Amino acid sequence: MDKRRITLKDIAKALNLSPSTVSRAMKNHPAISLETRDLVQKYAEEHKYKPNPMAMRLRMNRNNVIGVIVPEIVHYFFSTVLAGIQEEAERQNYNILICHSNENYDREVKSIEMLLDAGVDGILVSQSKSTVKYDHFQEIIDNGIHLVFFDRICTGINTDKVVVDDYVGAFHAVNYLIETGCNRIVFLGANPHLPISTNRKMGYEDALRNHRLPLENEFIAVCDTPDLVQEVVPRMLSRQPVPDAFFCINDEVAAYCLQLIKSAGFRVPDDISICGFTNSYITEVTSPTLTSVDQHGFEMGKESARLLINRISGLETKSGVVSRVIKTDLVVRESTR
Amino acid sequence: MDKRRITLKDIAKALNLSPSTVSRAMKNHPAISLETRDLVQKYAEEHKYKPNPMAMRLRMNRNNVIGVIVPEIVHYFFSTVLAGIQEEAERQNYNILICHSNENYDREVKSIEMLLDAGVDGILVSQSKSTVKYDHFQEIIDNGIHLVFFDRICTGINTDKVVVDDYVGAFHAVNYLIETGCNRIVFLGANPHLPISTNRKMGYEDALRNHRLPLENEFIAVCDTPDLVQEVVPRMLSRQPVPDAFFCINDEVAAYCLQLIKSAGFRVPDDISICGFTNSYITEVTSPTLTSVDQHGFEMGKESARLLINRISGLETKSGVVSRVIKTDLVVRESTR
DNA sequence: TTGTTTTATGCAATCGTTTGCATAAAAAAT
DNA sequence: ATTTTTTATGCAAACGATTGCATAAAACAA
Repeated sequence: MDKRRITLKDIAKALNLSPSTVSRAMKNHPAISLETRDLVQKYAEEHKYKPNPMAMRLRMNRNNVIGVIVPEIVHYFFSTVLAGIQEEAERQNYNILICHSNENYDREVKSIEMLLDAGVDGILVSQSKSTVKYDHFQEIIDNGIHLVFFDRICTGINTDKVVVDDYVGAFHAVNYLIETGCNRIVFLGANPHLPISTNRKMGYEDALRNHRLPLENEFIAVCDTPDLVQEVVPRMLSRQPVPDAFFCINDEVAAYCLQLIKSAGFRVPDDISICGFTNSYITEVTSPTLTSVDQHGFEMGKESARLLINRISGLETKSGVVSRVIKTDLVVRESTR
Repeated sequence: MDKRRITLKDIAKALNLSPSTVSRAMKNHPAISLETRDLVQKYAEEHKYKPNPMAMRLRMNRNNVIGVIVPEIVHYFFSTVLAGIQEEAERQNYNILICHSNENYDREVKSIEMLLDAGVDGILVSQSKSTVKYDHFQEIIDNGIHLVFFDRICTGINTDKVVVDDYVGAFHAVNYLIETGCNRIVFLGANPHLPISTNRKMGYEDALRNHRLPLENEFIAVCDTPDLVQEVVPRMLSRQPVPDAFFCINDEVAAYCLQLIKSAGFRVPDDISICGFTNSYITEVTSPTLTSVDQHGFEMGKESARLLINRISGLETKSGVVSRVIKTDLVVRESTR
């Protein structure tokens, strides 16, 4: 074992050829005679020649690696996106380097430094909740590295992005809630500087307006973690009249919300409907099961990777910003009427 | 923008020095005068010199990359392990390349090829359920690349591994079930060629034996997916007397099991107790919440990465197989009495 | 002054590929 | 037989960094 991998030079020496000839023979260069070509390729095959990736990358100044930064890895939506990125990257012979910011600005900055140091050809980012400065993103662009945002895009930087149709997704979901008889609908959102949150809020508000329902500020709250649910939801439930629906920023919030509402003595969906966002696997294991908006994370991952790789390879030539939108689908389950 | 990164040669030219001097100055080589050293370092700092990673890797024949193959990415346990691997790798300045086999042998083989082609320094594998041939693993070793298995280890290959204490975890869990009054306990396991399954089964059996309870083959089944739950669990419930506990191979199975049992009219835990394995976040959102065995995936990831990197760097010198065991913890929730 | 040691620097090879250009040999045209 | 064209191959530089060895310049000793 530990037999060192054979190199081009080794083949050249063994066959009494020059490395250049061997190199060309391997890539079917027309100037090489069929005879030599076959000889070289047969030898290479037999000795399991594999080009040295490091040498290749140095020569080509192309790493065939893209970096990905997600807020968290252990997270249904993001891991789904990662799977999509992986699939597309693999198809196009790229490898991916994955970092997670843990929703932390400093880690995000460090991750970007790491990826740049590693020599990635491009970076995909879904920004952390706590990020409000954007120099580190600009740094990527200044280094001549392509940058594509996905889902949690950064409005402060002008670059390609792939987003979910948050507005329409929210609009449809809230519409559905209204049409099934709800009219005091709570929106549990996230930090307002994240477009995913404000866009959904707009969808929510427009759906209400469309049905001439009042917009009440008391029905809107930042509540995107289990902890916040414990704090916010009881407050909502103590209002008179009690809300009759909760539209939540993600499935986890919806699930905890559901628990709390049930243990407060309300029936779901008879008294209160609940709708989540993402359509993760927890929607199937709660009782009642959760209605949710499917974000098609896998598609988003594939699309983001495709866009980035097209930029790298020069296939995507648009000089301005390319913006892709992934459709959503409302998946109705038992937590809504 | 797109200012090409500055190189050693650039610095050399600008300062009228040779590349070798600059290289040495950067690494504080003693043979370089303080004057020159400071001059170079200052210039490098100002012009944000970053060594070219490809050149470095070629020279050093060290990629500082480890490959990871998991059966699935969108999976609580595996994504937790990945997070652990990431943390340790980052700490030691390694990058990770992630592949998923999708529980498919062919993809596993291809993933390994890809990783070898990418020039990784080592590989971490949790094998797919369908893998029964091991040549591709041997191939890794034959190429002189370090290999560490984690969780789903491969008994056919003699190499380092990190596992969870499946036997003890199962033993304690079943013990707990018995001590809380259950004595007709079903074991829903996985494919018997996976040690994680057989080890847990042994723990299950020994716990029963310890309490002089009968081992019944009818209470043991391969049932590790939601689909199989639909098929297997009704069969179990139709037996007389009805089982009074289900010990499941993972939380997903436990959650679907719970649903089915509830809708069959049994009360959980009063009539039937349920215990899962992994302690994923779905344990908190079912009702009742799920008792489960925590596998400490993050720890396992860190430990696996640490072991692999120590092998690569030569820090771990043991000539035989190194085997690490991660402890488990039973987390009691509402689905058991 | 000459010889020896110390100090600081540069040369050139190396890692494994790729590629522009030169060139030898063979084939075709004159 | 000579020139031109074609065909097949090799040389050498390049990618960006590292490192053994040689060496120029300075410092010291005799």
